[in-house]
Amino acid sequence: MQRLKNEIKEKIITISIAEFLKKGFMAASLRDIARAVGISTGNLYNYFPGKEQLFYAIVEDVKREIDLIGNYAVNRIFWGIFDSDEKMLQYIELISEIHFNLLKKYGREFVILLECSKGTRLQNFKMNLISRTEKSYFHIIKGRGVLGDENIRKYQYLMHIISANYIDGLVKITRNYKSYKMLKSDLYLFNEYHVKGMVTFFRQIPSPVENKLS
Amino acid sequence: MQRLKNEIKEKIITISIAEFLKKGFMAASLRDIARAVGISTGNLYNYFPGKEQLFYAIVEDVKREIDLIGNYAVNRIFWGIFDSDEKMLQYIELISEIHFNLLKKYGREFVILLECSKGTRLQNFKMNLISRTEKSYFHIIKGRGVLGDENIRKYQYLMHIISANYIDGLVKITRNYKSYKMLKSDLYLFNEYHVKGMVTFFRQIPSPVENKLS
Amino acid sequence: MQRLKNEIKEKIITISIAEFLKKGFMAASLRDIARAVGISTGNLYNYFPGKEQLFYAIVEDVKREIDLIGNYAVNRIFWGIFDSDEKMLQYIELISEIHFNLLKKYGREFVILLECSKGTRLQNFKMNLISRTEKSYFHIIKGRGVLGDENIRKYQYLMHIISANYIDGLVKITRNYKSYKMLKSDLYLFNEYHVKGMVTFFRQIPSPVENKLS
Amino acid sequence: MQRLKNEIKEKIITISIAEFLKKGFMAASLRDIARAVGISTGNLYNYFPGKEQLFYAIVEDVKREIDLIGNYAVNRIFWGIFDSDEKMLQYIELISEIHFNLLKKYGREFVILLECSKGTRLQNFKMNLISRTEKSYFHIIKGRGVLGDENIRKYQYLMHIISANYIDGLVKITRNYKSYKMLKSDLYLFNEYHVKGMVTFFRQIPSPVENKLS
DNA sequence: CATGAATGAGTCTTCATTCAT
DNA sequence: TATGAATGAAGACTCATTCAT
Repeated sequence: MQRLKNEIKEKIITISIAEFLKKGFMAASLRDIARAVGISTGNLYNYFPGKEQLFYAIVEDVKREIDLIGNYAVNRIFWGIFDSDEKMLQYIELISEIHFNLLKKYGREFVILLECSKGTRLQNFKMNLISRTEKSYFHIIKGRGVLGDENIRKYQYLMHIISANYIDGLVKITRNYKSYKMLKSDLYLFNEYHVKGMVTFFRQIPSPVENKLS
Repeated sequence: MQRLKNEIKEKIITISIAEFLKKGFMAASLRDIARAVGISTGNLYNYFPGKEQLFYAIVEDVKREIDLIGNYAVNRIFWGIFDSDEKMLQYIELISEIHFNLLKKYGREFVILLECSKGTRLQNFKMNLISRTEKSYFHIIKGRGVLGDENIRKYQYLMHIISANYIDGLVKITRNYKSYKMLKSDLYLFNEYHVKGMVTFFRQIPSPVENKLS
Repeated sequence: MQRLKNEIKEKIITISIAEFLKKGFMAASLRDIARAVGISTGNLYNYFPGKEQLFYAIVEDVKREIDLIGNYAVNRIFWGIFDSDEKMLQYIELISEIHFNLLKKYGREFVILLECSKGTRLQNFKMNLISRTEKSYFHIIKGRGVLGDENIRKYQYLMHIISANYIDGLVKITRNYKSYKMLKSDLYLFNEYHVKGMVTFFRQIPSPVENKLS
Repeated sequence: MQRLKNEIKEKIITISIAEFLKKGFMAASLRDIARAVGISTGNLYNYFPGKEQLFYAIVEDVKREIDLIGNYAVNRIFWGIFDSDEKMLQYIELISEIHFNLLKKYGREFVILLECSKGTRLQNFKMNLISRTEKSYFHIIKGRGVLGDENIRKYQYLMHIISANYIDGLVKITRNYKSYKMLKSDLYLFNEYHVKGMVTFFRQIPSPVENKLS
């Protein structure tokens, strides 16, 4: 009995993942999911007390992991990306590895949590994640002391957009990858693009040599 | 009971824009819109023949403009961004100006068209726009002849992600700006980030002529 | 002003006739009619106080004429159709002529009244017309005294069905005719079929005097 | 609250039959049906996936049977109706029997299929049935070779009307019968009327040479 | 006369959830 | 556990009719 139950529970999860990915939380229908699983609508409620809880069940693991990464030791290296190209490359390598491990395991759940959660208590998760990322980035840049006070808002907002871009890129790569090798390679390249981009961009920020913004 | 037709028509548009922005096309409900406008659901159909047509009415102008920009003279300069920093800065300036003019006028409509059109005939518009952008970008980079054949897919895909990032950035900036000044400044900075990022990144791609980061 | 009014009134009638014929009373929509006429829905109510009254306006003339024919002198000849072939042919000729004149003038209205009136106060008109026809037919046949008492219901009901057939035939011919010549010819043939059919059929009913088929 | 599924399903069918008969497919309302059954509108969709499918469920059996009869052995005898009175009577008997068996079982469904299907995929079924019947009739009559070429259209159209009359007669008898005995007797008489009518009518078509059925 | 905005009830249909069995 | 019948509210949309202008 217990064996059977888990089998079904996992099938529900699997099929729900597909449905949420395809249609998003609101447009996905429990009826269709139950039908695809091969059980009755009523029975679905023996496994999950409701639509939203089913969503959380799918998404809670990846959410936990992401929250963990937030506090991660990565930061140690991160703070050094401006110091030398070696540190920068080291960071790119490290962050790519971390993302690879996360997304290899929780790719679809990650996408669902970030892109298909409208209508859910977690619909702000992406926003929060972006904020956290943005803060890290901005912190280090501000720390370099090259930003004039009057431009702080401007650059902070830029970091916000770039952080959002960064997250969106991860999502996009995750949605489309065909093999782990491809996933790894694409993640690396993408991280390379953004980290190098940031470093070069903020190295040349107003400094002894005067630059002007239009 | 009888107010001026235009007054109400505009109120419908205004409120629909807010609803579509908040909930997306599918989840937005004509009932709620009508209630918010203060008219009966039936009456709404005296102004727009259906939900989808209401959507198009909101979005058609910005769509037309975007399609126009696609064929724009910008391209002339665009092709030179790798040639000199002057050309690059010129391009940044130009593209920022164009986006500013478009989004100052059609900001919310732009966001709706790109982000809230699922369920609509135009749901692929964003994808197509990204593809167009991606193709432009990739064309010029490939033209530089520095990409080894074995890496073409990788870089093409990177350009795809970056193009998506680029579009998403525009959307995000448009969603949040508080004043035209802020909009202009944010657009410029964002364009600067991405164009410079691309140029530096692809300058240093392993190639006969050795390039350096920064 | 008065001139204008009639022009529109007639256009409403003409287009309503087409709509009622195509869709029937219930499914026809005043909105569509008004649109086709080129006036506003509201204005339609200046000409006719409602959907049903519009229907009556179309149909009242033909209804009156039909009610008149019911009491017509035809009956004199009709009663003789069993007496001689001359009388029978005379009747066929006469009745065809009468129908021709009626339907030439009121063909579409006739069809609407009989076939497209469901939902209307006149929805029973066809039934009543059939009943009247049936009674005439049955009267003369019963008058011949050849029906055994025990079969009366049976033959009365047959006359009912045949009367319905007869009416339906008129409707069908009217719906489809392409020219007056064709209308006349088809009506004659159809009357010939039914009158001859009835005469032969009831001549041979088992009776004191033995009758033969043909 | 939970009654047996079949009990309700049959109640739905029964009441739908009554509604379709009374109002036709389009004007019949699922709300009214559900209310009459004593269930919620939503629940109706647990039994039938839609209005049209409910219609088909009612009508599919009789449709199948009718299509079968079309290819039936009756035709053998049919072709002989002009040869001798015995063959003619035999045919009347046979065809009455067949109709009796069909309509005893599927009377109301037959009427619905033929008369209440406007708005349905099967709305042309009656027309097609008439065409088939008409073709059979006309074939045999033309085969007798007594029709002058110039009259072919006229007689063909007459056969069309008579076929329609024939079908309509069946419908009418079916709508009204009170007992199987009455149904049988009325069908026989009606068939007798039409077959004899046709035979006499086309025997006496003016023709120089006496013709035989090929 | 004419307009067309406005209404309210009605159309079919879908859905998450509950509950008797 | 499992079923699937049942519900009620919501979805988009239509329509005859009224009425201020």
